[in-house]
Amino acid sequence: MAIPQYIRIKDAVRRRIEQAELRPGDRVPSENQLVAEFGVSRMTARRALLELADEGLLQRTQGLGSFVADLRPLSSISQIRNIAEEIRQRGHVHSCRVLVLNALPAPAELAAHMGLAAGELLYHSVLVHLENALPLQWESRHVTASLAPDYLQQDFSQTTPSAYLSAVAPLAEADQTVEAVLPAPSVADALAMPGDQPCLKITRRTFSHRGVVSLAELLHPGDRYRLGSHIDA
Amino acid sequence: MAIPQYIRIKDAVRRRIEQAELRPGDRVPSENQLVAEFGVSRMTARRALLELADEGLLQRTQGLGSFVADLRPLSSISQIRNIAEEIRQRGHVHSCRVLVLNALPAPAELAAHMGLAAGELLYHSVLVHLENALPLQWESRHVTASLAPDYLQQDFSQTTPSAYLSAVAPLAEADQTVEAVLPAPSVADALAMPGDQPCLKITRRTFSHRGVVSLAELLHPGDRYRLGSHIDA
DNA sequence: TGTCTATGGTTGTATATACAAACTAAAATA
DNA sequence: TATTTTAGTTTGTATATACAACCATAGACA
Repeated sequence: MAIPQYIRIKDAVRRRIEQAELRPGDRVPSENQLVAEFGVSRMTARRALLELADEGLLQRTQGLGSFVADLRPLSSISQIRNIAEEIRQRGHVHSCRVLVLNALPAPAELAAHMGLAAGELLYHSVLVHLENALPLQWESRHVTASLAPDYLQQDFSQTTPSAYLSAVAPLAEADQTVEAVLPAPSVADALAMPGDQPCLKITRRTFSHRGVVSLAELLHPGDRYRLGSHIDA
Repeated sequence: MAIPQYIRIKDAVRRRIEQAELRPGDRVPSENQLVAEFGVSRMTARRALLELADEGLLQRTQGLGSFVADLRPLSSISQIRNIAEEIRQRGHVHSCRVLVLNALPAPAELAAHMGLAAGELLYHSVLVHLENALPLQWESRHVTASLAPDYLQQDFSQTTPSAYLSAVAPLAEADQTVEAVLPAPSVADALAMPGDQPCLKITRRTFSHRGVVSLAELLHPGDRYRLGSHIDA
């Protein structure tokens, strides 16, 4: 069973919405209609509709039916920063050292964090980005191999992973967390900083339409990097 | 059927987590154990666990079990959050200690940073916000006196500065930077954390239509706080 | 005409069952 | 001893069924 049935039903309904075949306010097929259409049990059809409702695409009312919700307002203030571009915009020289580049089966914890099956093939790269020869970012990235098959063949001293990935698996969405940590000794070493000084750590997951593309851990020396954002009320 | 069974099970599991009977990383009862304990079918017990996982309280892995997730809170980077509200939304108790509350003429550097004339009157407050009696944020704030004349009369153990300010000088926009720093000894002391552990530092300027309202420095213990954001492409 | 009552359709809750997939750990094997 | 196999547990997917709760409408009734 390659693709679960409920996923197939979700995709079918989502497509009808995205192609404007079903418009906001329209009623989508009821659970029983999907049962007839897809030849599944009601619980399976139900699951598809429930998950779509959970994603905000549908609005369900007991006794009435399921309806296409109003389109989500898009409000993205922050943006994904490409470290190389950022450095060049400052008029400085960006360079990059590749420390690790290999493949491995996904360990359980990582797989869970990325929403993958444990054991699925991952590529792993560890790089250090330098601004005018001074280390600015340590980047450890795990990439879903099936979504970026040529990852290991890239020359990351020329193209950044984020640039390559956005070419082969276009960015659909991303989430990230920011925290303050102490660097592991090897990281402090790679960043040419004392081990007792803080780092800004960004953990970023990027998604294409086909799933999680990569999970990156980005560490910056606390005294060389700041994140900025602007908010309009 | 007043209260659905799956809600009862969710509440029971949630209670054990909130009362620290189950701690982050611990395994929660399996679906079959809940079946035995509550006398329900597996699908019902399963639903309870799935919804808790959906809420971020649990982490489930096929073949392994369900585990209490890391409870470190996630705050949104892209919207101004009131720390008190944030804590209450987690169902925890917010309290606040006032360390400093006074007035001073703006020093040159600060005036420049706020876009004011040097010597203009500022109010200054230093507070510590606690979540369940554990310090979560050290807040040092300089306020343009002319835009919030009653600042010194506020009882900040009841209302947060940010809530008061947004009432008297509605927020038009804001900018902020995020960095990782080591806390000054007095700050580490106020936050009940070791002085050699990193802090997440947010420097935030808020603007009303009449100009810069306040400049705030917010410091969080690195191991108790994360900032999160989501980006749609 | 206006109100009340079925009636059918829809989602919500719940059970019982079956097999697949993934992980752990113990037992069997080389 | 080291490796492979096996068994057991746990979560994932899927079906079939039953009844409850809710809604709209058509039809019965006053």
